[in-house]
Amino acid sequence: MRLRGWVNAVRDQKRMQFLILRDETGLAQVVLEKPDPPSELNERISVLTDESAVTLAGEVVADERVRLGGVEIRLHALEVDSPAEPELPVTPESALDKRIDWRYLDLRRPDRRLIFEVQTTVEHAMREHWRAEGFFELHTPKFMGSASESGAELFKVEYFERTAYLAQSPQFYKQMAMAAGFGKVFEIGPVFRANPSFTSRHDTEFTSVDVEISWIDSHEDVMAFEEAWLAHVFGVVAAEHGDAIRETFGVEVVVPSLPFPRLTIEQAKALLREHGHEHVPGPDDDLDPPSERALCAIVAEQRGHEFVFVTDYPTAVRPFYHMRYPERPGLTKSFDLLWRGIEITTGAQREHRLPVLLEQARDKRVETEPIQYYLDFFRYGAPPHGGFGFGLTRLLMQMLGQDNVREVTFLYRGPNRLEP
RNA sequence: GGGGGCGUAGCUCAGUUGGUUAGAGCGCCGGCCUGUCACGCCGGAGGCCGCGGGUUCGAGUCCCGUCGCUCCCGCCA
Repeated sequence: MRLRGWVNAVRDQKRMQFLILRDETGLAQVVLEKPDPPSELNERISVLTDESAVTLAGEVVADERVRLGGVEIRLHALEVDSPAEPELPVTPESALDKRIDWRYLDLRRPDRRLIFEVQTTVEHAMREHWRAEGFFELHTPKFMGSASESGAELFKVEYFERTAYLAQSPQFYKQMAMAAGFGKVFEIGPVFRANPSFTSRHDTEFTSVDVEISWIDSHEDVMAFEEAWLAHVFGVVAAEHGDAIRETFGVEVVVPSLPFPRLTIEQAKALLREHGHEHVPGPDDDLDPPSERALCAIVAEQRGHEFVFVTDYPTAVRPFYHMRYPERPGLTKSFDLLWRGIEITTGAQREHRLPVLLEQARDKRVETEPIQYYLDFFRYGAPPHGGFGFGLTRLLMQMLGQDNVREVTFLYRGPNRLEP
């Protein structure tokens, strides 16, 4: 049989040569006897370097002496497709930054490979659920003519004679799809944030999963969709990769029960105070990362659930387009979803009534002129709608017990990282 | 943007109160080895101790600056 892959190790002895070959499916032992004098094939094995790409032919033979599966390949022929230089610049123990410098070598490891197998399964399961629910897949532009929300966190790029901005969110465009009568939409795509963030969970370009749904009654409908969708995704991942994830990363993929726990942010802060959490943020403040971690720990303890929806954020920490409660105008019909201590989603019902939206824009001192095209969406009959943005890499990081989004990003982009 | 930590061999690290030729494991190169399987044994090469300045008889070690990386906070997904 013919095998193609990488040289994982060579054990070159006096009478016997062993070559451990690694391909996309795993490891296999290749064996060749070495007579005196050695054959030309023997010589070729003697000079093989680890990680060289090779094509070989041989006969598969069962042999109980072989610990690697009780099977080995008696070598007949070997071709070096591309030799690897001796002394690799990185090992699995190398620091993350150095491994990213040599990302393709790092990704040859089976455990790094599993990350992207899981990512593929996750995205496929997401699409399965969307398809079953009648969603449209959207591809919105990443060049924008004006700053959409804050402006401060946008990358400027030259665009012929003018300046364009890289989209930091498909927010406005997926809302346009609502005005277009698309009903339910999703997009998996890149977003760009010009924040100089130096943490384990931020990057300047990342894959965002966005959902928007029409004809909702409140943000509760959006949350109900999201939890059912995630339960499906987790069910598929647990079934397909649960064992491998446990063996490789030592973490359990727990399929969440429905409904997820829900707490208003006010209740969440009260709960934190009850449990003696220090530095609980004030009434107009968002939860800070230590509070989010503590809250998830409390919910896990009390309710046995890894997820928690936090709702009803004050307008001070939400954008102008989040719908407010008519009877409590200081609060928005919004939510975050926390999982295992970190924020993976922000969502809300959007304000679809133009006069109210304009009022809220004024209230938040948002300049309306550059976003006139957005405001126009609401002039000719916009359905009540809402949706959320979801961080794919944060999900994978938590799901696979990784301590940094860079581990689960094919090629990380950060404030000081544009290569490779 | 604010704060903490770290930069010593290809990789991961040790290096005492400042002291003479800067070490280990892995890897690499050479030799030996009857089936290895993290193969084993012997030998060898490999260092602008991130960079610049200062203190000192003497700096990997102390001080200042600088660059890089990293984590936390802010911002968010």
